[in-house]
Formats: sequence, structure tokens, C-alpha cells
Amino acid sequence: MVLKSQVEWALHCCAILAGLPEGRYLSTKALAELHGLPKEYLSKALQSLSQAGLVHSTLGPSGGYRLAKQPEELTFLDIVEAVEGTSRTFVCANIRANNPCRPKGHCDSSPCAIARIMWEADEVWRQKLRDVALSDLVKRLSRETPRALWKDTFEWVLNRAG
Amino acid sequence: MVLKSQVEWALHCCAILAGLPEGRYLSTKALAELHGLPKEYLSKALQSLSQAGLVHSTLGPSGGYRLAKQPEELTFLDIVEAVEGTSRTFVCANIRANNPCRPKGHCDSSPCAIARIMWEADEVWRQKLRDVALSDLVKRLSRETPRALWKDTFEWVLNRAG
DNA sequence: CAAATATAGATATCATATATCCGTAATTTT
DNA sequence: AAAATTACGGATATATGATATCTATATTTG
Repeated sequence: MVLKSQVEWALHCCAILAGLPEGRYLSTKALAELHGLPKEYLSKALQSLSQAGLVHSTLGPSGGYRLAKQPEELTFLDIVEAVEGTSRTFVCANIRANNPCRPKGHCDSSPCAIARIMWEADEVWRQKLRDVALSDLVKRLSRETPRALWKDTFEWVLNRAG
Repeated sequence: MVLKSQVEWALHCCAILAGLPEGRYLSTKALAELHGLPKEYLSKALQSLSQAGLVHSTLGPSGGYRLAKQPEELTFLDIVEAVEGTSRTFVCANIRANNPCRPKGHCDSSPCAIARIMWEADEVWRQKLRDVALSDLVKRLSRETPRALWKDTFEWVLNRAG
């Protein structure tokens, strides 16, 4: 059970978009070059973010993406779920229903304890991701990235932003 | 990102084995019939449990599996990891290294904030699973299962246990 | 009008999950 | 001693999803 690589891509892209000045857009092409990713496939991840309403897109030359909300309003979970989907990581096939000892026509009123426990673990995972805002990520990244590199990167970005 | 169905199978099987009297064994065949699962494939899950040291197996007619520890000593995480593996659900490809602004030969001293945050979420998920013992599961299952069905099931099991 | 862009759909490739089959060694039952 | 039953490992097959590319279309900029 491994998360799609698109999750990592989307998080990095959002961190970059968070540093983009109001009203400017960054293209898929620029984001792909910056992270060394396949442009066409990265595009799918960005479309997921767009459909989830996390980013706003615009067409034409000088088009691309910008955040649709403030970095404080965007959580890790928003981004992860936009790409990975919102369904739970544990799927209950309700195999207890196959028990040959069961009376015919017996119907379960609620999911069994196994599913509930697995879903609770799923929920703490989501809650942990919900507790981190994109703005928190940007702070941490700016702190751990060498000053010069951080500055050069956003210069590079600004040169390509429409 | 979905957990293998084997995870659910392994949890149900362990719950059954927890109700088995000291020194008795239950075969793959019986466990497969009880849960309506493909015998050969379920066997792979049970082998994973065996290799992880969670269950003990014995050969020959009247052979099969029993728990290798007390239900209080076995956690959800033990069982999940035996089947699903212990590696993290987020794999960091370190795409920041592809940044064209990077000075040549630059080497990262530690994983970036994105990986650390994702791994923290992974850890709370694991911790939640670690907090539930197999004995807790059995208690909850016995409480939510109709008395008669519970009784019939273990009668059925005892009839097939070696 | 020409170039650049996001978007959607179709397709191809690869890895993994799911599933089955077989042979072997060990053990119990007959 | 023979036969039946079992766990186990390896090989193989199939289905599903992740990864990746390509094309066509509509939109916007210059």
C-alpha cells in the first residue's frame, strides 16, 4: 500500500504556488521543469487539484495555475485527497457474512469491529494531515532550504510566471 | 491506496485462532470455508503470519495453525504489518534534487519537510493500530455478534480443529 | 492569425494484487 | 507400511491500478 507519486508532486507544486504573487500564474511546463517531472503526467495531478477547487487555472500563453485559497486555508489533507481520493484505505468485504453457521437471511446492522478499528486508524491519519496547513509547510521548507537556493528558485519561478 | 484484502482475512483468522483451546490447530481449509475465501490464496496470508512469528503451524492431518502468543500480546499492527509489510505508505522520491537552481553536487542532509510530515501521519496510523490488542478485538466481536451465532461458530471450529 | 496553454480522452506500459496449480516434506490416520 | 492430509515454496496466470504518452479541442495572449 503506497501513495501515488502524484501526491508528492502535488505537495511540492502547491508549495511553489504558495510563493507566487497575487494574480500570477505558473504553467505545467514550468512546474515540470522545476521538479524534473513528466509534463503530461504532472498535468493530470494538477487537473485533480483544479477539479477539487484547490487551484485556479487560466488558459493561453502566460496561463497556468495559482492557488484558489490562501495557504492558511489549504491543508495537507486537501491536497492528498485531491490526488489520492477520499475513500478509506481499508475496504471491508464483510466476509463474516460467508460464515456457514449464519442463519439464512441474516443481515448485519453495522460494520464489524475490524472495519471500525481500521477506519479509526484511517481517521487519525487524516486528522494528522488536516492539522498541517500549506502555510506551515512553506515555513518549514523555507527554514530548511539554503537561503540562496530558496531565493534563486523563486527568481526562476517569477521569470516564468505569467 | 488500498490495503490488501489479505489484511482483513488475516485479522478475521487471528480472531478465530484466539478462541481456539490451548494446543489445538485449525487448518487453512477450515479457515477458508469459515470465511468463504480461496484456500490457496488465503494460505499465502497465513504463511505471512507464520513467517512473522505471529502464529505457529504444524503439518499432517489434524495440522494447521494456532497463535504463537497470547491474544493480549498481539496487536492489530502486528497482523497488518505481517501481511502488508512494514514500509511506509509515503515514498519520498526527493524531487527537490531536480531543481535546476541547485548548485552542482549539493547533497541533502535530511529528508524534506513533506516527507517528514507524511511520515508523522503514517506513524500515528501505526500507533493507533498498535494500541489495539487482538484480545480487544475478540471482546468487541463477541459483544456485537449474536450469542447463538458466536456459539455455533466455535462449535463448528472445534469440530474441525486438530 | 499564430503561439501557448489547460483539459479531456484514448492508448500503452509496467507493477502489484489476486488467484491457481504443482511438487515436496512432514505428520497423522488407517 | 501405506494412504491421506497438511504447510510450504515456487511457478504461473489474470486483473487491476499506477505511470506515462499522445492527440484533439477550446481558450487566451500577443
